[in-house]
Amino acid sequence: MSDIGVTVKKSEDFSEWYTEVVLKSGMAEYAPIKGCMILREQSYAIWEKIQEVFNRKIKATGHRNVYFPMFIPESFLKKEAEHFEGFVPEVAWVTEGGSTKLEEKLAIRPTSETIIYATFAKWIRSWRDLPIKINQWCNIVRWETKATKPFLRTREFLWQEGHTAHVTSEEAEKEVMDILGEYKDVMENYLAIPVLVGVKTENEKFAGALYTTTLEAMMPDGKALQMGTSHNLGQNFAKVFDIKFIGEDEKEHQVWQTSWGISTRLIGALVMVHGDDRGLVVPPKVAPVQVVIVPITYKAADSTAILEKAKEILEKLKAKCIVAFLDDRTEYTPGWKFNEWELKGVPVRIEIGPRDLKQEQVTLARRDTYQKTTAKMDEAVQATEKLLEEIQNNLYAKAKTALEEKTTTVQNYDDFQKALKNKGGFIKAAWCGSSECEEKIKEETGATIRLKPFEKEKPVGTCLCCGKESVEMVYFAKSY
RNA sequence: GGGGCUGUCGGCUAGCUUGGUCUAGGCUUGUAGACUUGGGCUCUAUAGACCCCGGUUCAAAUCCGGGCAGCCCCA
Repeated sequence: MSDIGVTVKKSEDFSEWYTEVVLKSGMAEYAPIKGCMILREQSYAIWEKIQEVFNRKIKATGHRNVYFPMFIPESFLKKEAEHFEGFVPEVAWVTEGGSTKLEEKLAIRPTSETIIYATFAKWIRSWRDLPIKINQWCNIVRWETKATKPFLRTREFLWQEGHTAHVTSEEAEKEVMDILGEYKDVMENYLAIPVLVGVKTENEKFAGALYTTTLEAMMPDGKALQMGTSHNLGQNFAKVFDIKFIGEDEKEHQVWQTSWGISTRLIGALVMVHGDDRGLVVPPKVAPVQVVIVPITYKAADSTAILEKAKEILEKLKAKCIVAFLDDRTEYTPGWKFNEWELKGVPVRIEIGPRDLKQEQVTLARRDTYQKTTAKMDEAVQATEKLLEEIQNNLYAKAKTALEEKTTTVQNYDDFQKALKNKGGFIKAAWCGSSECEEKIKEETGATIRLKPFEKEKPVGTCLCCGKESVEMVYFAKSY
């Protein structure tokens, strides 16, 4: 075993495993700037898949894509006080252009609410201009000072940010929930990552929002990962940016707004959740290559016939819109190729060798279980389609089980600390609703309230921390 | 926010404690060729490195300081 592949087990050294998989599978490369990374072909292709899926969804519901500048004047950022306080610690500033010092320094967008809403104020005059529903795919910068990790925490990352303005509060509320539903679909049905959905606490909400809804996933090391957020901004920004319109009632009103985003962080989650000791495992629906065909040719055997068959199957797969790749490189042995494609996480491998040719069959190997089966040559495409679907479902099912196994319900602080220490994961407990208790638990254990679930349960017992009457069950976890 | 560890060919590493035969060794990879091909074959030839800046010294990969970058732990 050389060092080409992953050298540690996922279960033994998770952190090292993650780094190796991300680098060796061709997903990412460290950039020469601290906390910055290069998204390589493998990961960018997955990002494009996510874009494709999400674009289709939001366009179907009347959203349109735009692009705003990456520079935000300081005065804009300062307008909404809570927003500014929340973001200023990690804003990167441009203070010079060429050799001239700028009169007003420019923030490199940590998020675009302010510059977009300053523009909304110009666009919106009457209720007939509403709703406005726009989205942009862009990079953003948040100047992390330490603890960076590829995909999960980098100073620059890619995301989409949606911004909407509505006539009524109800409409904005609906938008927040609709988007949350679309996010859930992307995560569960495409990335095969189950998520919990709910509302953030006051402490954890987006700076400047009325409330923040969130989707949270569980990683194999017991830490939660925020996968996406959808905010109801209420009229907070409308007030400071003076976004008003004449309503049907001929009176002046302020708009109700939402904003929402998912980022390349999702790719990190995908690596962590599905990867194994051999490397990446990419769910078929977002796999840049879904099927790789490895011909096994011997000098003695009829390699021409084998290659012809391989090409024939390749064409048939393509006709069915399956992304397939024929690895006919002669400089590597089949065994070498098997390992390489497994490292890269391709869901299905089709092998065609002399034995298969003789029996008019192909050998199918699935990435998630390593199981090998054979299929008759003329049923190969059908069998592949079925296998891709099975893998997609199996990955989700496995992740779902893992999530459930990593969720504990506790009734007192002692059990809480034990559970957190022994296995991590989500810990469901009763909470009184006070920020003081939330803060105290965070300081003492490092765990935060990840969400207040939409699916309300009767609180069991009193508040975990203060012992006073509890108002609801919430999910705690350590998080990335 | 606090603490700790690390940096040598593309990758993994030896050398560092005790400065000097280091003209920096090995494995892997790259390139060319031969041979092989159903799970990372084998052989031959060839290419390739002391993170950066400064200091100590006759002499620095090795010691010291700073910077840059990566990693881990704690809150």
